[in-house]
Amino acid sequence: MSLQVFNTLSNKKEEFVPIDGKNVRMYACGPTVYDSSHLGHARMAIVWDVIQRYLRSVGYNVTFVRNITDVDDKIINRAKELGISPDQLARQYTFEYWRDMYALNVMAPDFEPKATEFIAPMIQFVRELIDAGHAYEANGDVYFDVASFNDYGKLSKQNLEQLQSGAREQVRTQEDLASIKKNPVDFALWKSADEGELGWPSPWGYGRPGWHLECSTMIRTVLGESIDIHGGGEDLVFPHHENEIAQSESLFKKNMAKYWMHNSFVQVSAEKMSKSLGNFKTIKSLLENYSADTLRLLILQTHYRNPIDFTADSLAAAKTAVLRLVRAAALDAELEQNGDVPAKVRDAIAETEKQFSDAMDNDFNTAVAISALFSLGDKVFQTKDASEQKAYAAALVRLAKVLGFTLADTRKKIEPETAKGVMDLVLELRKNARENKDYATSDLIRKELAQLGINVMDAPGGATWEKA
RNA sequence: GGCGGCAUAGCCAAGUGGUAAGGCAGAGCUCUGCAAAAGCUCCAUCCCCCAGUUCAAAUCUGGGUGCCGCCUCCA
Repeated sequence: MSLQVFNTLSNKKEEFVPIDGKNVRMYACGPTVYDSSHLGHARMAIVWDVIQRYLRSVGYNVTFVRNITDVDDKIINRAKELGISPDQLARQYTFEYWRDMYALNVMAPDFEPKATEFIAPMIQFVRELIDAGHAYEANGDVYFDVASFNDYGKLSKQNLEQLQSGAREQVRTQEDLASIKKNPVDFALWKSADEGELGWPSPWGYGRPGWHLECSTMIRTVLGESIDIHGGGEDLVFPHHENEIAQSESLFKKNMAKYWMHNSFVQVSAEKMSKSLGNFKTIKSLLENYSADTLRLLILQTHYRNPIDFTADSLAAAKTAVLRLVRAAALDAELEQNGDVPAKVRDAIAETEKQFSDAMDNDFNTAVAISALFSLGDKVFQTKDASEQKAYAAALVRLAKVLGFTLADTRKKIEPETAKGVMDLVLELRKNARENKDYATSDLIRKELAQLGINVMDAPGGATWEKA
């Protein structure tokens, strides 16, 4: 079965055929770095991580670009609140984002452009749009002339009339803009800024680039005028991606992306998890109690285009489930392979691998792919023969890796608090031995502990210990 | 108002024309000094409701009901 992907543009699954043979160019809209990332951002990152991992695993040469938006009103406002500069704030949250991504075992993108590094190409892009008659300057701002682009609305399935009637309602709150723009749906390519505010000089005066512009510009610069996959969260369909299409396609006269893919949201109590609603769990806080694998399983057990309703129960369920996979996978490292793997085992593995790839080929059906992982886990424990167990466990690890699971065995890693409890217990047992005049045992305990690098010191008030 | 999506067991969640994957929770048994792990077995006559198409529908069509997202920053 060939790979099928759901294309937002056509609203149906299509066979995946890259523009350039085995080379796949993909771009995902990354974060605006003005605050900590939450589970919703983790979902987006993990979904795209899995997509690119799978494409690589089936032999594509993937170039994956994920940008960082570090110029934005939200950044500026937040920085003002905190009394620091916007670029300082952006850098701080960029670092935090990287830390979160690393902790989640999300692969680094091949390129990670930042908006601030693309000011000059963005200005150039705007200039070209003006020259081509698709944009106009007004009071130091530059707007995209939506009416000049016939395909406007093709991604979000809206037509211009509908948007205009909708836009008129909102325009009441921004009447100053209504007088400047030719059309209420026209969007800013360049926004003038006051001196002292974050901004750059441009042919139209001091100002900042519009949000949509950076992605069009980065894609053009880094990947080219037409790419294979462009994606992001479903809320980006309109207006963000629609506007990117308008910018890029009106200028280049070719499809910006062949496949548009959008992931659904994480909800809390059937409501969207978002920064504006304040009902979010940060990645950082979740990772304090749950492993990266647990969060990944929670996310990938739901198909990427369906919403996930986040609950404490589902998180706990994922944690238990991961533990089972970890136990099975651990046997890969623990066991030895003796001789050839029997044909029936090889066949069983091949069959499961086929189930896995069939599921992934079906628009990245990770939920079904994961069931293949559990099926391998079952086989590991159902088999008595160590060599066969090893073969199944190795297959499990291999497939799990395609989905980005580490299956890291942390079962023996104990926290300092727990270690302290264990030492208390050991010293209690030693104390009992001493009280029974069983000095052989008490001396043995002290000697063994010393070899482990722990010194036990008897004192009138009882024994204490410290790391040597 | 416009556009789009969702409704499957106690919970999470696949399936989208051929007779209900998987995970969690639960029950029984095996193993076992106890416990945990592991194994075996069981756990939706039925997929929001109604009507229709079909030999056959959770899956298609029409009509309801409920919920959600986008149209304004948002992954």
